[in-house]
Amino acid sequence: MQLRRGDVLDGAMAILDEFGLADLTMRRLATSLGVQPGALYWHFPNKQTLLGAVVDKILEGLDTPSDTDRWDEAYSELAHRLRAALLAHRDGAELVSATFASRMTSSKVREHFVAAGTDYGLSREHAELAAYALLYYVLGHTVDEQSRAQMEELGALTRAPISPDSPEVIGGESDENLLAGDPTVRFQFGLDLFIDGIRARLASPHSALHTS
Amino acid sequence: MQLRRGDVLDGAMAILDEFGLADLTMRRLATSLGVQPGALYWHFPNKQTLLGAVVDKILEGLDTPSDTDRWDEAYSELAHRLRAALLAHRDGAELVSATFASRMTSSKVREHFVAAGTDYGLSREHAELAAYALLYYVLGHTVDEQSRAQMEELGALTRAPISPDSPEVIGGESDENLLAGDPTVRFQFGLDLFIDGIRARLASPHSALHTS
DNA sequence: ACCTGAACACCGTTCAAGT
DNA sequence: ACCTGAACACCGTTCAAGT
Repeated sequence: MQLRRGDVLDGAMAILDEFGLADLTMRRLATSLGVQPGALYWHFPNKQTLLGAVVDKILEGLDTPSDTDRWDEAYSELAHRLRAALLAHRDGAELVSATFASRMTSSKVREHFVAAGTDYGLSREHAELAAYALLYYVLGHTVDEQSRAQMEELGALTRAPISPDSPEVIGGESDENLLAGDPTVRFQFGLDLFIDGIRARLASPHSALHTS
Repeated sequence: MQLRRGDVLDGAMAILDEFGLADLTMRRLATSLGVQPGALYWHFPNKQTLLGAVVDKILEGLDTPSDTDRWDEAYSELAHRLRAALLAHRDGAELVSATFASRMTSSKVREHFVAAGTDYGLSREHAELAAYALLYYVLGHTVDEQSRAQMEELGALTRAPISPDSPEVIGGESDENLLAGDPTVRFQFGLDLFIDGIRARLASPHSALHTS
């Protein structure tokens, strides 16, 4: 039976979720679909385009409008939804981040971030710039968060040499303890930094070009 | 005459600047040094480590302390210096960004961003989070800026089909005109967003955990 | 229309063996 | 100590030829 474009996409998502971005190669994908590598190029012109389609799948659902009428809540919700979408797939943040430069310009997600600004008094240009700044933050934070989480998964398997139900070790976290804690709270902190910055811009729009 | 570690590093920087990150392969580097690929593995255990050393070179000089006593100027100067360092090498932003997750935790640059916060009343934890948020922004913005600039270079060679000294075309920039303009000004806008957000945090530290 | 077979031009890394 | 030679196990992409 014939391979359809959707099958290729589903196969790619499956490899991504199970084995990660590094294992998402055209040859491995072909093998998992029981087909020769060249066959994939009938459905997608190249790997870049395939990954773009995967990114669109990861990001789909982000465009349902927020039901709040507060601009700060709209920004916050959008940011949290984007983060959640990235975290929902293995290496999701890294993949979207890597494709971002060439594709996010035409993305719906970007437009929604912009709209959340223009709807509440920001000029088009300032809303664009604020949207990008926020996107950079969300992507950067989430790439970092996800890679740390994956490192910890590996560490959890490598560590625990004595007993799995040993009492909690105290004193081993002096290393990076300040960066521990609920990632969502850490995410929210940077988000609030942005939102407060935008609030200042809305309060006194003419300060935009001053160096702080 | 023998190959030293420094020669390998210099060769890597030369390929990066002349041909870009995609051409910075171990085999190409070996060829440019007149040596077999395996020889590089005597000086560096793997490519990742080599790239890490290249990143350190790109980022060296970032740790000279700022002479200002204003925290906002310290943040701003640090951010501008980081951006300048990234822009000083072809694909510099992309390279540093790619290595960031695994290496910036131990970077001097990160520590300086943190210090710029703690020196002026931010708690250690908040300063850490603010530093990361700002780093994500600078990296994201600069990767974007640099990739756009490189696309334009290609476009400038592909375009201009009639005459190189033709009068300026009007009407062709409706496409993305809002995102044109001085990149430094655009960079400053997002930077000010951050700094104003931090200012709000300094003014009322207890609002940190509220959703804006 | 859709896929195979087979090649092209590459990668990073390892390692016995040379000097 | 430092490097060569040669291999191993991969990549993405193309394209004549098959069905």
